[in-house]
Amino acid sequence: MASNEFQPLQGMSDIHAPEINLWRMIEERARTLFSCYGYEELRTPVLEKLSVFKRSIGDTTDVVQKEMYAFTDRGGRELALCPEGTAGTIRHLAGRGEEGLNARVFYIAPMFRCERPQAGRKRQFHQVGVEATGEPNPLADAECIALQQHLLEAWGLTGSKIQISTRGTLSDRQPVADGLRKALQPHLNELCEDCQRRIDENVLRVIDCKNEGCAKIVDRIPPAIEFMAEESRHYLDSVIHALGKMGIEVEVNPRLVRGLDYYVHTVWEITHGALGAQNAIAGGGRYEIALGKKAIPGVGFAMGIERVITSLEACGVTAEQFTPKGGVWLVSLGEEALAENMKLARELREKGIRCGMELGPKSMKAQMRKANREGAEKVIIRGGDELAKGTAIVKDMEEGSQETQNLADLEFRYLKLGF
RNA sequence: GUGAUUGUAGCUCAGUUGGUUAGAGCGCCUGAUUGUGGUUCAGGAGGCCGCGGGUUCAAAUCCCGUCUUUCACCCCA
Repeated sequence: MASNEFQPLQGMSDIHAPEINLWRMIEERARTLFSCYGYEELRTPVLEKLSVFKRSIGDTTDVVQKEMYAFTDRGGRELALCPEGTAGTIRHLAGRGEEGLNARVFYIAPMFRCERPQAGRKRQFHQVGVEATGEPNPLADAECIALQQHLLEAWGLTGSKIQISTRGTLSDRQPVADGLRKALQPHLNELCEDCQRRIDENVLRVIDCKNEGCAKIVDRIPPAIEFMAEESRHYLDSVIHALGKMGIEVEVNPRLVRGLDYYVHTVWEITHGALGAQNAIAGGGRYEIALGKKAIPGVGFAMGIERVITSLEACGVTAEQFTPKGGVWLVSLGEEALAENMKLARELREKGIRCGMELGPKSMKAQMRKANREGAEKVIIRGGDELAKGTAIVKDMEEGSQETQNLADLEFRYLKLGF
């Protein structure tokens, strides 16, 4: 730690024990649940053509313009490390023709964004996400949110909040932008510096500005949804209605803005109070991604694993709870016992019993200490006497009691141990 | 990219106005009669004081640079 010779790059970290056990729990439960909802796993390369992200996330978004690890490779190709999962997933599905237009896939993968690190923001971070393609249907959106909510439950996460809104259709965009600009115009010089710039570049960003002054003005003007077509508003209502049927509560937040270009209709965000300024553990929405002549419609979400972990820890869910422990520890006295225990260890492990032993000549005291540290439930001790008699001492570490047993007895080895 | 902030044993941290061999707690190792853990006691190992340069008789301590940590802006998961 002292020297940064051994440190990973800025904003990146090695994930190791004990935290890794929490990661494994998160991934395992996600895979199980996704399977219940009929999703198949998809693993796309972390490196893609730059154009894959430009065309789907949007050429002018911050993610593409200033956050990507983009570079030219030796062959002069423009490439980028994936900053999110949807673009690559849709690139893959588009290549599958008809099949890709009605698919359900999930991914658990590292993402890369070259930003200044901060609470809940790493340069390499990890997302678990899903994408379901198919004709726009509010029920698909509702099911997607339900799945996400289900997943949080499976992880043991409480205290999160779902906020939902709509971006309307592609044809709603111009009227919304015009409407908002017009409504904001009279207050132009009351807005913060950033918003004065944003009003032309990206009006929607004014809507979710954190500046108090801006927020007050935004509260006074009509919400973006007012400028949308009737059917767009109806779409959102249908989603909320379907969620209500499933007993899922969401908060409609007209000020919720999702930045990526591909979103249409329903957008949502899940936040958690344990997080810092970056308080969203997940985001999702319906999208339409144009690839060539085709536009692929779909709905999906992405959750930041690091942020989920921060939230879980606040809920009292810790890595320690998922750290493997228990099992058997073999204590060997003498070289011959060591060799015999290697054989026994193999047999136990074949039965799926967690089993460990010291491989070097250590004192019995040291071996017992280690057994205790490793959290072994039973210790099997063998030395010269036991080898000669074909027995072993089996000690229960919790009770402290021990007895000599006949090793030749298979029942003793695999059943009486109680594992 | 902007503005703050951090860096001393495996971990958490002390280290006075620059001044001999840089400390503590936890952890680790070894013992406390021959082959028995958790408690206790005794002993021990372990430090490019982030890195590079400068000031000084003397730098962990002051100055500059650099990397890194943490946090906020921005953006997003």
